[in-house]
Amino acid sequence: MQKTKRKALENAGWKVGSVTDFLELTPEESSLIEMRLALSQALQKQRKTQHLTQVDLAKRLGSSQSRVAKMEAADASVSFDLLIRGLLVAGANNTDIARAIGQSSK
Amino acid sequence: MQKTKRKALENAGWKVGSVTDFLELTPEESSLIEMRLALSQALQKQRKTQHLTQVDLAKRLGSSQSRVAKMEAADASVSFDLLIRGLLVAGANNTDIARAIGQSSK
DNA sequence: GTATTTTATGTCTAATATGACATAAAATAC
DNA sequence: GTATTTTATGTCATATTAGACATAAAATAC
Repeated sequence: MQKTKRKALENAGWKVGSVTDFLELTPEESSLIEMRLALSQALQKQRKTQHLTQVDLAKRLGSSQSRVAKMEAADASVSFDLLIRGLLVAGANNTDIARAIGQSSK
Repeated sequence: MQKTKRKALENAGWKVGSVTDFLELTPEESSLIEMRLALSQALQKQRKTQHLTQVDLAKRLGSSQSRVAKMEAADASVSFDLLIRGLLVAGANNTDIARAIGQSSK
């Protein structure tokens, strides 16, 4: 696991303090966390390439800037549903989303 | 859109009675629904290739048979999170999930 | 056929996710 | 530098989702 990825997870409040901590996670749990991280990163990237602020994206989503921030931080209070909706309103398509999830295993 | 897909959606309670109904959906809404449908179908397929009953899968998920049925029916009360967790405990991996989502645009 | 297993549907309460708001922190412009 | 914009974090009420249960319906075995 990459250092950058690890830091992002720690900041988001996931239990990833150390590699041994990670071993307490079931494969399913790790997969889920990694997918969420991949989607949150894809979201930020997509938003930026579209030159949108978090406020802009929030408006499109019918949500708030703070929630968009949490989405991009892969906060534990953010669901897959919201991440995917975020990506879609940011202009991503199914293929983009599939690609992001595919990336999550690397 | 394929007939089989359409029927599956109607049965799940989505507003897909006709093509014009579909036109009332935003692109985001259609994408979301199609992705969910793709995942629910992938779930059933995966469960069956593993020779698991809905009860078996429910046990692994810490859930109930009725909810698994709803997952496979792409019921509106089922989240992406639950579908993805279902796929994972049924033995699918990130790539499988990515592939299912990628299929959803076709 | 009918007994048995498996899947589907409806509904309820508890758990979780959400938008909103306040406010802090960081980044950018000037 | 500091004013302005953008992003981050914490909290709360409301809304949505989940597991559970009852029960019906379908499928499979015999």
